Amino acid sequence: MTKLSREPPRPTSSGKMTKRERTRREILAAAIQVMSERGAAQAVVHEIAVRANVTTGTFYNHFRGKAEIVEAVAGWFSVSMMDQADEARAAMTTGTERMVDGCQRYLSIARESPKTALLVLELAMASPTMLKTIGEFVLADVRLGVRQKEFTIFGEQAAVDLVEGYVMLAMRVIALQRPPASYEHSVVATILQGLGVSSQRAAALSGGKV
Amino acid sequence: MTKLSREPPRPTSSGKMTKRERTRREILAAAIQVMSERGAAQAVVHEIAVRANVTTGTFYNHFRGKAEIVEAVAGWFSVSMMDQADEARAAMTTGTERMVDGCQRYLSIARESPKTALLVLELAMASPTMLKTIGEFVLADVRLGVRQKEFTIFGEQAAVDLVEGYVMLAMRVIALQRPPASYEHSVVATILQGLGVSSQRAAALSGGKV
Amino acid sequence: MTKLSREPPRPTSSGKMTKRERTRREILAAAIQVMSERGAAQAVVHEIAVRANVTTGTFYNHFRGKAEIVEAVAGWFSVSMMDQADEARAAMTTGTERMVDGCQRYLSIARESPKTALLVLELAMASPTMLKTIGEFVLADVRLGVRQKEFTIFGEQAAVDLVEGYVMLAMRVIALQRPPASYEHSVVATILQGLGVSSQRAAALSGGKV
Amino acid sequence: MTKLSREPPRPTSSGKMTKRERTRREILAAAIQVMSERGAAQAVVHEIAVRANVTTGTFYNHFRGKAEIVEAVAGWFSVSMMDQADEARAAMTTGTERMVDGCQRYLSIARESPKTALLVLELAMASPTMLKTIGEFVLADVRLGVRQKEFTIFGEQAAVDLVEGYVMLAMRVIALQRPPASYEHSVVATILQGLGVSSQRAAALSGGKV
DNA sequence: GATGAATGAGTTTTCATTCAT
DNA sequence: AATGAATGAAAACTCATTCAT
Repeated sequence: MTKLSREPPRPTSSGKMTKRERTRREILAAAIQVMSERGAAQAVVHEIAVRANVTTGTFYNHFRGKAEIVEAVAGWFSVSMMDQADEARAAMTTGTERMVDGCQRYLSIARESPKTALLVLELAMASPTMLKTIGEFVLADVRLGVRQKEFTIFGEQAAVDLVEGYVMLAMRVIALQRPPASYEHSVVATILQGLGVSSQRAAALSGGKV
Repeated sequence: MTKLSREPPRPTSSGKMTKRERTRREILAAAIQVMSERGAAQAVVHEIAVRANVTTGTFYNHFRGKAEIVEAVAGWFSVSMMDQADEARAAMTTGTERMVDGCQRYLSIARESPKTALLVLELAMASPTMLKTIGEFVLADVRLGVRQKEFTIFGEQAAVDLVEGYVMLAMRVIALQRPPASYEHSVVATILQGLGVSSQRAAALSGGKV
Repeated sequence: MTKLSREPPRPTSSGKMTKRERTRREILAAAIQVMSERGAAQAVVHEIAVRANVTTGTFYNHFRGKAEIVEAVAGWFSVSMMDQADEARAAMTTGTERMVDGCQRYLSIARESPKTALLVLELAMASPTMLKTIGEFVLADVRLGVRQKEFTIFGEQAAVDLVEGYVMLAMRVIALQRPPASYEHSVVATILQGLGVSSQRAAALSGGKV
Repeated sequence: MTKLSREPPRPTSSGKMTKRERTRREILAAAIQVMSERGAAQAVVHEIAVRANVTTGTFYNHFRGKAEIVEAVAGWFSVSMMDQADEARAAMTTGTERMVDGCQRYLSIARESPKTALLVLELAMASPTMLKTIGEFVLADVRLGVRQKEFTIFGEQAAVDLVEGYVMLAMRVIALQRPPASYEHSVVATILQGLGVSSQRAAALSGGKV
């Protein structure tokens, strides 16, 4: 379902890219690959360069250092995951609906690409930006749900953190332990319940038997 | 409130310790210190040894390598945090009560010793054991609450992961962003609600205004 | 007093410069800037190019490599410092007078532009040309003074080296330690004495109380 | 005459050295070798280590980095050159005599070991300590000469800088241009004259025909 | 002549681990 | 059991220089 395209795509407008831009993308793609395999902390600049068919020197022409490529990868994931979501969610009008969709998207990354999911988790812990970016989307949905009287919460930050913290651990569990598919539904139902949705509605809306 | 004893003593039964055992403890204590300051990944074996007043050689007489000391520290935290909790919680008989207490303990570590909290989080992500150990305690409380009809959950694993994942992120937020003290209460209330406790009861039981 | 013009202009005869020549000057000017800031050894070709508003490629169209730009900067300083001196010194007829003026000029560079002075010193040590060029001027003054029976020396090379060696260290001292202004006078008087001028005359001619 | 022993000797008291101390000396000796060949700035840590029959790791166990070994070499030269001088000069009682001896020592290093001399010069420019250390000895002799009414100077710092600056350039000239041996005498005579000794006495005391 | 992306060898530095004493 | 000197494999980063366009 949720698919994280393997390379950093989007020629934006459409057509041409400068050579510089093209190289940058190749390095970014290579970095995502290597980091998925070894983890961001263990990723070695030299290997990223080789994978991108480029020398280390070129790498440093495009990124100031390792920290910067990590940030870039984190940024790419933030944007890329949101972009895809945004299209599909244009039609969704209730906070609940959007929340369910958002959580499921993240959980299915873990189901479909465990390595990628673990990388996202590592990046989220390392780069402050990522959680913040995602948190803004979550917050929007939380507010929508509250306005629609579907959610009863004890503070916006606490609500957002519930979603982020829980989903992250659930992703980890899915990636590492491969629980049965029903796990995702239980998680979503639990989140809804945590946001003040009644048990029955939560179960019903979570999209599966729990 | 929750206090993490600074050194890892506990002569267990009571009496004497062999010299070997004593040295081991000193190394462990030093490791906790250094890791709290720099993080587990950045901790340098040599510095741990120096802090423990031993040589690197001695370090390797006691621990097979860095991975092992990290595991040891993780293990010590798991046990130590539970030990303290256990005493205080002997008198608590409802799942809700125990759950509230447990969560608050962890959150107050973050409030009182941010560095330590961040270390615990790092260890939890790195060492599979830690989450498992803690999870067992959480699971016990969850089951108790369910039996007592206080909790309505969508699966035991989902419930445990809610608690663990959420509390971990909340610890991070507390350690890094120092939100007002009411944050902890909101978190606890949200957890209870996620476990199926009614909004009113959750607010009341969480021990503060939310 | 002594002013080192900031940019390396001098259209020589007067009129037009080819674009090539103009670019070369801009690079040279940029090189002087960068080297003054970081020192010649630490100056980075890329930064020189950027400062000159050209690309590295262009840099290499004008200079064979880093060694050559260093030489060029050294050469520019040699010529530029002498040029200015020459005008002012046209009227000076005694060796002593000229010697005093020459030394003061160099010392005041250190007083007014410590960074520039340190660069000149670095270049003088690195590029054999510079000391030789300056040495010829010094030698002329020494010979003049000897012919006029004002100097009593023990060999021309020894006399020239006295002036060059001493002035260079004095420049360094001035640039780095900022001694009181009387230091320059003491230095000049000492040089004169070293060239055989009597103590009284040396003090009087050095242009200040010593 | 002046001989700079090739290795960093002096077991100080006499007998044993710890292994650590022995290794340190070997690294220091290797560093002196390599720096003499390539210059201090061009010396590569790895080569120093290899030359000392040690790995780079060991190098870094003994010196914090390249800057520190440069300082150590500078320090060794300062001490070593002074040590030798001190013995020989115990019997010298006049400032003039001591000054002549001191200058000749340095000049003969350049004559006998040009590479070493150039290294000393590089170190003197790079490490502030070296000139300061040597300057103290020079100052002592200057003061002695002044007290004995042999020197007439225009300030102590100016006098010391005359000696240091001039001798350094003379060393360079000797090392690079190999002038006839009489050059050294001319230099010494010029220095004495610069310190206020009469031309005749200067010539006589400088120890050779000038 | 200018561009500027790419090169890649070179250098410093770090640290977990070993092992002879 | 302890010592602590030595190891050596990594790894990040720099920068003078080249060359296709």
